[in-house]
Amino acid sequence: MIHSLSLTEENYLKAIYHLSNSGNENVNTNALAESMNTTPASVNDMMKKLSNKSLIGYKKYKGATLLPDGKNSALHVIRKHRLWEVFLVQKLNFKWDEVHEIAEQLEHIKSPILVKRLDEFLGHPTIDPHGDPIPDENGIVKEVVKAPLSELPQGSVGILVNVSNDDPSLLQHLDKLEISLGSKIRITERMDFDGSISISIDDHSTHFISNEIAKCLLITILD
Amino acid sequence: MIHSLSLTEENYLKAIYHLSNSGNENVNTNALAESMNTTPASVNDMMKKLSNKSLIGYKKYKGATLLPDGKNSALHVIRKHRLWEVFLVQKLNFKWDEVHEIAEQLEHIKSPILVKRLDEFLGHPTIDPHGDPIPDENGIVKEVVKAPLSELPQGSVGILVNVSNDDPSLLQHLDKLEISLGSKIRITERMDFDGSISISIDDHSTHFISNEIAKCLLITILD
DNA sequence: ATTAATTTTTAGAGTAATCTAAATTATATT
DNA sequence: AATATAATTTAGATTACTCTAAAAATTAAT
Repeated sequence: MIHSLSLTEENYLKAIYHLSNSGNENVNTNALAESMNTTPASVNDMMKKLSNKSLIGYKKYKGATLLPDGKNSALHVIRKHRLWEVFLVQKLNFKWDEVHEIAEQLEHIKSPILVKRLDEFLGHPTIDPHGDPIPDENGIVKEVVKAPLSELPQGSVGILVNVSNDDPSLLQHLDKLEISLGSKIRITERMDFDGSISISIDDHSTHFISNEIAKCLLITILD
Repeated sequence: MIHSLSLTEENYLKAIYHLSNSGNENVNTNALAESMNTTPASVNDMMKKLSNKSLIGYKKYKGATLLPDGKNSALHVIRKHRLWEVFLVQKLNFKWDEVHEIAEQLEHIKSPILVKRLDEFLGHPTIDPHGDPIPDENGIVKEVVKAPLSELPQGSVGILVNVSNDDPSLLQHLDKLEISLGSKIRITERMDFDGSISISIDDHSTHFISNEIAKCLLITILD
């Protein structure tokens, strides 16, 4: 790869990675424009550029896919993002809903030795504060099996490993209910009418949550 | 000022600050070009821009001076730079000569709350690993005095910030005495006869060193 | 299978930062 | 004070990224 990537290029690669991981193999121009808060025209320009650098595969009107070098770069940026999030939460006492914007900046710091030292300092964490896996130094991600709480039957028990929505009002609500990553959640009752459910948290407090919220809570199922 | 500064603008302001602190009040185009590794023409363009934003005072052929807003911005960037250097050395075990390049990147992260939390995490340090003062949150700098240990009176206390000699036998000797950069050194006794002195290191071990060695040890004076 | 709607691409232009080369102003020398 | 030297500024271009508006290709609908 030789040539170091610009901040913008890194952000495009990251967006392509996330979009192709959550749906279609080929990432289309409009989706990318929306996720990056820019115009389809700008996306198109960048697709040509990344394609010329062999970071993505791109055919006119057919969307983009990450090539090995591009995927590797994306994963390295994601690794840095998630390591910094762990730092911010564990060492600087940020809440898990406050760290994303700052990590978006820190992820672009270029220094392999810094990443290595940070990783050591944090004790080689494997998941970030949102429960997402941290790619290792070779870009290998250990995917976790997750399901939204909304899709599990009554009686299910599991660990909250991810909140698939960054909306601060949601995250703050969960904080108020004392629901956090690592919480043990049991579905005690399920309303078929609207999909709302009753859950117990860590075997003590009990709350009612809407189907919309349940959809955002990804659970690793126990038993 | 409202409008947030670009990375480049911040670097120019920082360079003007450093140059006007080490010599002439008015910083001239060529000096700035040299210190920023760019051309006088580029500097000239930026001077117009910063001048239009009332960050610097600038008259044709007369050089630049920082105006209050510009100085404040420069000091805030320098504060971040030095706080990150402390972090890198104290928490991530970098050597003091390895941190500059990384801090040059970290200093541009924009998040007031991050600076506040980092400062707390580090215990509100007042000098960086090179012995330079860290401006406070209002941009106030407590200037420090650096002097060779050989020139200080009995009773002086300070931090070792530089060793002005590369001779391996000196460095090995210092290693053996467990004197390293950042060590707190107190002059407990001074021999007028040959200029040799007795020092305590980090308030425990005590050693005798010659005037020749003392000349090589540059100290930031505390109190 | 045409037409309509959507998506994607091109064309042309703007902004920030940079450069080289030439022109201008200031300073130093005789 | 005139001239040589050095510093500074302007002019004109370049690169990276972005945009709007219009054209082209694809997909969906009748």
